[in-house]
Amino acid sequence: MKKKPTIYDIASKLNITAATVSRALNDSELISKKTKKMVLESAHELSYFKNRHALALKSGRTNQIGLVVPFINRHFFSNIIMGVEEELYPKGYQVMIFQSNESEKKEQDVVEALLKNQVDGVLISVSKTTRTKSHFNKIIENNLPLIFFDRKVDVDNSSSVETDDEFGGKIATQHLIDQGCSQIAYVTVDLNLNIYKNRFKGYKKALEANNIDFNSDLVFQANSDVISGRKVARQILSNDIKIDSIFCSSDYIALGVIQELKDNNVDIPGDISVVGFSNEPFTELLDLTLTSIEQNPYEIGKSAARVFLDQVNAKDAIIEHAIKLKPKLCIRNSSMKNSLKPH
Amino acid sequence: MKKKPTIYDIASKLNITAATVSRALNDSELISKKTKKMVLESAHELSYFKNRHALALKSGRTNQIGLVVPFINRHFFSNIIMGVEEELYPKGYQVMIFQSNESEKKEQDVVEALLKNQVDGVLISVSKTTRTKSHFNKIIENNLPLIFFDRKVDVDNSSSVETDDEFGGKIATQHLIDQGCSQIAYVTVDLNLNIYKNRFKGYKKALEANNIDFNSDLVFQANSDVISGRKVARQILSNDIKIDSIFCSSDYIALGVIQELKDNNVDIPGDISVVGFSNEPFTELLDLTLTSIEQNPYEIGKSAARVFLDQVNAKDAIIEHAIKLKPKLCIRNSSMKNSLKPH
DNA sequence: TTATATTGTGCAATCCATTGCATAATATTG
DNA sequence: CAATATTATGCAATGGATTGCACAATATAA
Repeated sequence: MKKKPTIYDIASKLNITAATVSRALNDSELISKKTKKMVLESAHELSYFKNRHALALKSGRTNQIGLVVPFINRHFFSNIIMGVEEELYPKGYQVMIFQSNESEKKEQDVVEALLKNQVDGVLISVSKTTRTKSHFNKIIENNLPLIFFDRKVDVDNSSSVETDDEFGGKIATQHLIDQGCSQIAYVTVDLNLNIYKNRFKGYKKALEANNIDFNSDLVFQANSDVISGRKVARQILSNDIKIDSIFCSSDYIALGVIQELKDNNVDIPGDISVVGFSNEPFTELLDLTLTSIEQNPYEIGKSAARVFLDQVNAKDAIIEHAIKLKPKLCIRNSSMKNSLKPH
Repeated sequence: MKKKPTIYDIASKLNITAATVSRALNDSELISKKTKKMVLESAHELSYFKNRHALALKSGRTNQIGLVVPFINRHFFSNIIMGVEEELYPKGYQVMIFQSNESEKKEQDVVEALLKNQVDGVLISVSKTTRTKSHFNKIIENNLPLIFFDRKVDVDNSSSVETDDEFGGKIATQHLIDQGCSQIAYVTVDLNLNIYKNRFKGYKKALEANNIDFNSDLVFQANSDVISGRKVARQILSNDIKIDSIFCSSDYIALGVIQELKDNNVDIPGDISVVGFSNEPFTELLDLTLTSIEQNPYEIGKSAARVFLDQVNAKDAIIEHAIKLKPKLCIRNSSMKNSLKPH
């Protein structure tokens, strides 16, 4: 197990001091071109590279950032991670990925761990169960860039990158209206969460813009899963609620709705059009492909990473970004009334 | 921005030296109980914690391990990551996640980066395009545990954790036979890859065990995607090949097959039963749920992590593990001939 | 009580790179 | 050529924790 070369090895080989080598490697203008060249060649020859930990110890900066997501094995979040890495890796940053498991306690622990690691910044999507924010303030107190993505909390001097959920809700609803629908049911998840609140807002705005009266009887509450979707559909059928379409704020709900409706011989989209939200991978794999709203997590990740870079490069200046990315409507068969369906 | 406390802060507060503090914190038997207690209390009071980078610099060990996957946003791999983290996080290890993007060059770069980081070990699922192994040897030369998971390469002193693909191929085929099938088509992906080679082997073994002649006309080659699956199905239909079932070595292929067969009014599973491989999340979301083989990536991750722990704790002793985890058959509607289907 | 053993602490070097200050080497100017 | 300005390098401390060796403090035995 050969030892890794250090600047001292280069120095002694060239009969100069480590200080000179260090300056040469950092392209200091104090060092003559001749010496720089010697050092660089020698470094390459020994396949020398700087010891990250020595650097971190000396400078307090690690070139590592902390990335916290509720779960890594979700299509949405893993694609965000992809985006972040894509943007930060070329700049020499390493991304330390952590999961909060939607637990506030774990989230606090993880932030603690990140601070111990002396990361240069934190990108985080807040756990659903988080109610306090002292752990976020700690990050700010340490003078580190803090960027929320997808789910944010109000913290001074932090930035955020989100989907424009209201816009998403609006275009989904507008799409249904464009298909001739007017009795549009809406299925929401926990309205305490901003993302759902905003989707709902978009739904109402679209109705309003088209002079369709909002009818609270058409609004249903569910969890974000297939079973809940089925339940809602059953409720609609058994109460004989008259609708021509359903906009679900989750693809899983939409799938449950479709399954239940089909089981009851309702024609989709003929009788009822269905639209989901998030554009989960399965939406295009179904027999009846599902119209949905694409949030482009990859771009969210890239954007959050860019905000981070902005903040570190700004040094003292406090920059607060609040970015909203427009989601995109992906039209598929579940919503296309009276028209040729793509195969 | 307050400075982080060090052992020197504790030392001066207690009028002792940093050496004593260090020993006390490490519970050295050289230190009196009284002093230990003082130090521990003081450390807690200042909310002191060790500086990872100072430790790494001194010891050469970082308590970080490198985890390399082709893509992080795949259900299979992200669940492996979950397993690894679950096992290693409580032991004080941090997991640095990297992607190779199925590129040999990127994989080499990533391994290089890991070595620069002085990780304490590497867990890797080899990129499909990797043909050389000098980067793996470098890991071994650095005396670091190297554990392959899912996809391995033959490297001395390394360990591996894999799915028992042959077993998976066997139980899938046996299941079809148990349903009364005997004309079982097989769709494989690149036979140069071990995982597919072994699944194929399992298929043949099962046939043999049931005295069914292997018929190479029933073996098809495809890429692991829906389109390829459709193509295979079309080929079977247009050539009027007589089969009663198809075992696809990928769920995506199976899905394509199902779609094409349905489009041609073939009854599944009545006329033809279909089985996939990998138990992708979508398999249970389909109208016709897909029977598949669950590889339990979470367990693969945990197992790989445990092997790593074994290796680091073994110090000098060279331990080579070669673990094969049994996959599990998940029976769903696509394969259940003549029987009650689960709803 | 003195000599010896035992136990608890301190000193200082080490891991590797950076950087303020001092100084040597060279170039410029009078 | 002497004197000053430039330029290039070296010295040594720093960041935080560890550890071999020396030594002080205490306990035990004679």
